[in-house]
Amino acid sequence: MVRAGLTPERLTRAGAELADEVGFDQVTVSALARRFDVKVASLYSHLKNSQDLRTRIALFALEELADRVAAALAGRAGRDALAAFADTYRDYAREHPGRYAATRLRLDPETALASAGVRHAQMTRAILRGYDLTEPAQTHAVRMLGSVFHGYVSLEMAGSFSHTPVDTQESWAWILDSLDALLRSRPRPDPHR
Amino acid sequence: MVRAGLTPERLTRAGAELADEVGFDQVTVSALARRFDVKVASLYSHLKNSQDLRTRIALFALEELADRVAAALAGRAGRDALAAFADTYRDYAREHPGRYAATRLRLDPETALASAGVRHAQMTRAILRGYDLTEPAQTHAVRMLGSVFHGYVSLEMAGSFSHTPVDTQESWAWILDSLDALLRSRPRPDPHR
DNA sequence: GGCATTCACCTAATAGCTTTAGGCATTTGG
DNA sequence: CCAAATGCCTAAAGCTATTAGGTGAATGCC
Repeated sequence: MVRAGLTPERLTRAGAELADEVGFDQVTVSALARRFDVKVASLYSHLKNSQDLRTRIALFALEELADRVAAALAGRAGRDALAAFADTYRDYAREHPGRYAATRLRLDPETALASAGVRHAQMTRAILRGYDLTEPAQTHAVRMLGSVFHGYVSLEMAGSFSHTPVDTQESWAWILDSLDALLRSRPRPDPHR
Repeated sequence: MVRAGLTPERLTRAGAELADEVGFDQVTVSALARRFDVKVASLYSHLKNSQDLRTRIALFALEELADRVAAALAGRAGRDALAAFADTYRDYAREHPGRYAATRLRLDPETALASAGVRHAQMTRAILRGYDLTEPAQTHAVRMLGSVFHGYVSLEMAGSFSHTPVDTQESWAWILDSLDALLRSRPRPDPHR
């Protein structure tokens, strides 16, 4: 009996690839077993269960994306940093749709705290360092940036923009310009609401 | 044999309620049958299959949300309209998380064209009428607004904002103010990229 | 009113995914 | 070199999806 050499790590990686090929929600323990040419039950020595697999893929993708963002951000500030951050996100989603979808998996609080999600938040804040915002505006801005980037990528992936002939690359650039202008405009006062 | 009185409409509505209770991806033909105290196979006279059920729920939710947005938008313009639109979206997601998730279901192009998604796009454009943008900026702005609103709602629902003590209502208002200011700032030139 | 048809729901059966229990063979380490 | 640990397997139960074919109730036509 030739051993397949299964490990949680290899399974996670293969799961990520599978996610990119068939979609994150089609990632199944069975499909993964097939891919290793191994019986389904064998995977349960390495994975707690199906949810565990999905969580591992999510954590893996969060790490990978955080690494890319960190690399892209190195040595940049201001609009440059903003664009680098945003483009990295978008490119990752296009290149690895399944993994990107995985990063949206809802993690339980402790897992989330131990995940690279924390780095993502830190890096988003780091971008704003170039814009001179004070709390709580900085937090508002972090949330806005996260919303725009995630929202755009997610709508673009879902094909929501394909009904209008305007180039999505152009819209992306326009949006980045807008955000940059907005953030540069001033340390804005609190809303009057 | 007492008939349960199943119809596609009742099933869809019950499916939407089920989605709000257990999450859209937990909506299953079996669970729905249980809810009507009927055997699973019976539903297949009214639904093509599981995907059909999900699609119907998505279309239902899109209609419902579009109706609410239309009502909220009536007689408003400018920042008022912007806030009405955004708040309706956000409130709907909070009130009906499962249905909101359903609106994100990827529809095939023809179904999408026949759906209330079209009204959503039209209404987003209508908001911008108060801001004097010309094409292609208007399309860029439509995409940005869609991204921010969807992104914010989706991140907020996922709990991504709950790690920071800043009130999400405050961030929401700040973001609306920012978008309003941005759109009012001018018919912006095309990006230089 | 009686009969045929349609309709609404049912039973039965197949197939796939998930998960647990228990078994045998291979590897490892004292 | 033998014992324990490890890696993968078979078996089995439970749930979901889906199809085929049956039965009784409601409907419509003469």
